[in-house]
Amino acid sequence: MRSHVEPGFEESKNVLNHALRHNELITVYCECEVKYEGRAYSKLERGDRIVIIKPDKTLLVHKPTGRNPVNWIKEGASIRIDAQDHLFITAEAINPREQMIIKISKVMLLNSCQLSDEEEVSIMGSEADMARMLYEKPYLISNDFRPVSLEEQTKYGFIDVMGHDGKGTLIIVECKRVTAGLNAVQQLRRYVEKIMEAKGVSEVIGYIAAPGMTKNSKQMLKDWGYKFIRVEPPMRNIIDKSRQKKLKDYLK
Amino acid sequence: MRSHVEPGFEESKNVLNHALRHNELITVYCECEVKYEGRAYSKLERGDRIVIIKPDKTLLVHKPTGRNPVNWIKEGASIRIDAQDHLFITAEAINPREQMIIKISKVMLLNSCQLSDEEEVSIMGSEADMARMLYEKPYLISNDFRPVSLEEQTKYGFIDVMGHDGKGTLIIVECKRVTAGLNAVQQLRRYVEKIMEAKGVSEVIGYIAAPGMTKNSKQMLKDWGYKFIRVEPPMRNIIDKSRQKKLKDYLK
DNA sequence: TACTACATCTCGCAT
DNA sequence: ATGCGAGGTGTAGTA
Repeated sequence: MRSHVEPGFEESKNVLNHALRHNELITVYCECEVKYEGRAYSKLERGDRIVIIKPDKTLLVHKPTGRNPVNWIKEGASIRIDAQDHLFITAEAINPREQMIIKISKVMLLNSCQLSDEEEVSIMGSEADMARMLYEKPYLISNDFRPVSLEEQTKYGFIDVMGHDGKGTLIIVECKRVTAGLNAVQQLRRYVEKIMEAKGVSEVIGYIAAPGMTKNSKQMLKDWGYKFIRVEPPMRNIIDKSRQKKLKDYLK
Repeated sequence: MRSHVEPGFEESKNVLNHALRHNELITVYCECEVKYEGRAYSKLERGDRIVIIKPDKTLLVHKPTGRNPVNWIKEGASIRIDAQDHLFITAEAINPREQMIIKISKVMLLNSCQLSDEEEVSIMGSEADMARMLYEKPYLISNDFRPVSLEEQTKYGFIDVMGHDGKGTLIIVECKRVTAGLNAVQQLRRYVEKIMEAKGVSEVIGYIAAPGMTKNSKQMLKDWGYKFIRVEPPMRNIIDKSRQKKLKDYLK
């Protein structure tokens, strides 16, 4: 159930429609221009790109550079093919209403194939993993930190780790897996203020736990009386050069 | 300068190396598993995906669903191909140190082609466009708003629109092209406080200009004495259904 | 659905 | 290089 052609527009249209009906993953190497209207407006003049249509009707247009698609419509697009003096791929979405038109002047390669993928990626080293680590190793924050809750969605915000010290004073920890900036400090401030208000207490201790902080945010933290604890996210930089040689062993 | 093969691992390796040397854009439909170590750690068990290697040595692994790659290494990766009992694509980056290994158990399609694209996308309807609109149509904020500066990077932050009212009181406007949330209000607060401190004034008027605000952020805004002005970003929702029929005219 | 915050965010811009 | 914020952000999780 796969196809490779290098066709005229009418033939391309037929191949595309067949692949669309069969929910194949389609890639088109082509010369095209692209217009988008919806959440904004964009125009991309003629050049070589690849167009990807996924089985879930995600549509991507990729330039030959960069990680991100230059244009896209999210899953569930309704896609129409027209062959005239050019080959047109039109994608539409509702909520929000969006429209993309790809005007193809040359098809270099057209491929499609049925793909089956049941697996989901598992990731370690997220902020949640970091919060969990602090919950399990509270001494990383301070010797008398007693964590009570984890990743708690309160009315006042999503608090990474919460607990108290030996004297019962509330402690709120905001984790960042990368260098913390002004935003992180403001987030912490919001949580602390809201909790003080809600619990009717005058003192809450606030921590930023992160591998680092920017200069300004450190100043802000100091101004507002919060504290910074340097913590590396778990599983960071575990690359082991020695293992690279044993490629066969590497992937179990 | 294009190729299509459906080869064994050794042949695939040769084709890939040739394409890599010639900076072609490569797509591989394959059954594979993927391991990533670097800024985090991830593992993706065996399934069908497409692997894309761009001329700038961006590496993407896409599942059959979703807009984003499930695994990736940004431009400039050093890529190595190994053919053994499996076909391996190894990508490495430095700063930060990252490594990705794709272990391919089946190659369904392998394509490469030289692409030439000089054009960059142009977008209208950004936040900057919105700020510009408010600068040019200050009455959208209030009848006596006198804008003075636009998109100004101050020491205290990046202030979208700044000016004063008829009585000379400073006005700061924070624009959001989508529904404003808690973050937007805190941003505004930070700017207002910093400006008050810097100018030594006790009153600065703060505005959020956005198509909408979330409930909590509206409350926060009220609590802190700021104001909300409903403004749609320019070029929003200009899709004209009637034009769709005239496809040929649509793209100039 | 609305709201909130993370992300291997990416990307551009300014210092 | 670092800092900062936008993004057509996307995505997951929760009320």
